[in-house]
Amino acid sequence: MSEVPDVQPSVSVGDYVKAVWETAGSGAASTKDVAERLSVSPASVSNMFVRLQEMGLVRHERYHGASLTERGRAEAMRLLRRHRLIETFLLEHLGYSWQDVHREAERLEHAVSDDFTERLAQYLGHPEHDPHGDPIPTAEGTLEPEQSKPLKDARTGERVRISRVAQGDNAVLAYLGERGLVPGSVLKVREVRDVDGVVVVEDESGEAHSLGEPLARSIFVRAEQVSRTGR
Amino acid sequence: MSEVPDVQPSVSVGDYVKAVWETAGSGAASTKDVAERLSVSPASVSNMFVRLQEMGLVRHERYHGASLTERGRAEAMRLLRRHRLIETFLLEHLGYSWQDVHREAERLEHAVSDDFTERLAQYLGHPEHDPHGDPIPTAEGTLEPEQSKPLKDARTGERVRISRVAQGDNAVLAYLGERGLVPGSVLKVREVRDVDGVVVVEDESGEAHSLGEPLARSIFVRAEQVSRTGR
DNA sequence: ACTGAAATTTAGCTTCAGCTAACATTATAA
DNA sequence: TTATAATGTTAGCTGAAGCTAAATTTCAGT
Repeated sequence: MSEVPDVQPSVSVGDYVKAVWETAGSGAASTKDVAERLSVSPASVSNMFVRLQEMGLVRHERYHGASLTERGRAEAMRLLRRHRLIETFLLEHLGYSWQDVHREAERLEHAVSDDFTERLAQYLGHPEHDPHGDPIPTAEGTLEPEQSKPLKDARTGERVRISRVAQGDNAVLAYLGERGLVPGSVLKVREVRDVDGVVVVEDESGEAHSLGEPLARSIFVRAEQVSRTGR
Repeated sequence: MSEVPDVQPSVSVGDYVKAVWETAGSGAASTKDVAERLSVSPASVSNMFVRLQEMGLVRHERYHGASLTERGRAEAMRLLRRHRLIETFLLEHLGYSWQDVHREAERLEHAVSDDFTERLAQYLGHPEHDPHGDPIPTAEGTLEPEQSKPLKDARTGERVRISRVAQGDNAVLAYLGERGLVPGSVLKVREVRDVDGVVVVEDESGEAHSLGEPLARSIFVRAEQVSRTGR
């Protein structure tokens, strides 16, 4: 099947806005970081920043990155809502694996209408969190503050639930998948070693895992309540 | 919501292939007809025909239209399968109205992967017909012969079920919708007048409707079995 | 404060899918 | 059969969104 490859879609305005939102912690997103996230040359990002500025989506100070305007933020929330609702559907109803879901959602979020999005939300029962536990912005653009943090910032003794793993390296995903370290699994933090950044965790079966600094940075967790609520 | 309009997607290779399939009854599709269907200039179609020929999707004889090659036909079936599966989902699960469904499916069918399509098919229980009663091509590209015909070709006395209404005129859709003449409704053909092309039908409540020639051409029906099977 | 490295921007080019206007061919109908 | 209408093609342009290479600005370490 699929003899004729679907034209690989070029990155759109929405992608840039989302990338700026994801990259700019609470400040400006750099040309380089956005370029990397979108797999595009820095020159292209530089060009796009001035276009986004004209559209009123970002504020751009030459040589100092771009940050979202209010309109830009609203647009980012709109896309994030789509994305997380679609991910929810793919995981819960179509049986997607956790590795594949992000890719497919990324493709779909450009095609669906707002009407589709709201109908999907209704179909899913207006979830407030996606299956990773990350909050879904409301239709009005309100986003509950993200409660996840990198595993390396966890405290010894804390019980945490993996909410997501930074995408990127497929080998890493496979490695973690094999060990059952996937979103949703609950871990107890045994040790956070400042000296080398290694984090030692214990999974639900009592098995211990030693995770080097790069891994401990890629794994995002939320503190796990003893009684689960708000899902 | 939706402050930033999503870039209106330009027509892709797939659209052309589908348009050729839809317009070429069993022969060649004309430049003009394809242009109309895609809302694009004849010149653009002319250009695209040579590109499609290079890609091996159509055979194109200058000044005499284009017809699909085997590869082209397979590609059209792949898209038609996507389209009808998506329509089924939108109608049956998201509560889309019959007017809106085609539009949304058209947007989505460009974004979804084959993987998504097959997972959706499974989710829907591998339907062989869409909610209009039109056959869904198999994953291998086999299409059951279409059983619908324009209402104007119905025979007096025949019982038929509306399978679809040619899209295009929104006023027509509204007019028919008001009278309950929507896909799925069953009609009895009272009279087909050759002289002026008017068709008189009777709906399930016994109400009679007189439909002029343009309408009788736009409404597609399938002969209705007394015992419904194969859905 | 200076210098080299890193990041950013600009200039100029490419491809895609569209367009209009001009030209060519085919079809119709007197 | 021949003129006119309809249809189809070509030429040349536009606007996205990308790229590389060259120029500019900022940053970091001596």
